[in-house]
Amino acid sequence: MVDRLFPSELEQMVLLAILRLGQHAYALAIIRELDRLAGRSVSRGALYKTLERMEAKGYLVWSTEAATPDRGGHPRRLFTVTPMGVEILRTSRNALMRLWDGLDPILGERPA
Amino acid sequence: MVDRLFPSELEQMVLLAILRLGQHAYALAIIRELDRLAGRSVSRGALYKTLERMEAKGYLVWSTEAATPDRGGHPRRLFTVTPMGVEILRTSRNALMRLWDGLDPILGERPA
DNA sequence: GGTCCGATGTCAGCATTGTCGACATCGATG
DNA sequence: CATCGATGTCGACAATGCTGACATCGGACC
Repeated sequence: MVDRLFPSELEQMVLLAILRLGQHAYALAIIRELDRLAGRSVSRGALYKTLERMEAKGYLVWSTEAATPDRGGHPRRLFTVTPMGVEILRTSRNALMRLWDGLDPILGERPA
Repeated sequence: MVDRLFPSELEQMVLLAILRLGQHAYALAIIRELDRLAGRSVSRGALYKTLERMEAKGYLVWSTEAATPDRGGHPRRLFTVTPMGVEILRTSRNALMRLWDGLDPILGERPA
């Protein structure tokens, strides 16, 4: 397995969504967050595959929700980004910042 | 063929490098720019494949360099990002901006 | 109790994207 | 002519992304 320096497009967004959701980062919430904030729609299958791969790479870990499993079906899984996951997000963000730098005339002003 | 809303990780960086290089966006220069600014190394094979795919998608066009072909070998190709390419870059940047928003405490302050 | 529904998770298979390495072209240089 | 450097091409394979169908199980409804 190649040890990539940058997260893929989906990986990056999923990692960010998990960070944003904090204590509430379970799969379906991630899907809704991505859709809401980025207009990025992801099917459950695609998401779970990505989550598994990122777990294998050490970008995140998960725990099954213990408290209040009053919902039916499978127990819910809660995801957490590891320091390694945060690190790769930083690397990626810095690279993009540098590439974007100076291109505002073409890409439009940065919101905020 | 699925009509994706976002560029892939490599596509995005390549598109940005081309914009930065302006009149000088030929393959080897793109590789150097990506390495220099983003620390992203790409082999020629990988780059050409990506360029071909993006041309098929309408993100860019190219022209063979006419003036001063005093170099040996194949004629050099110059790449240009199309309005559609710029548009997808905007979409991507806006989505990331929103996902990053508020995460500075975790990801660190944004340089510039 | 039996049925159906909704929220979860799993999986096989295929499509797209990313990587590498070997090969080809051709002017310049020695 | 032999070699080198800058370019481009290609085939094969690895990694990533996507879809649809199936499985689980508590609640709501009758």
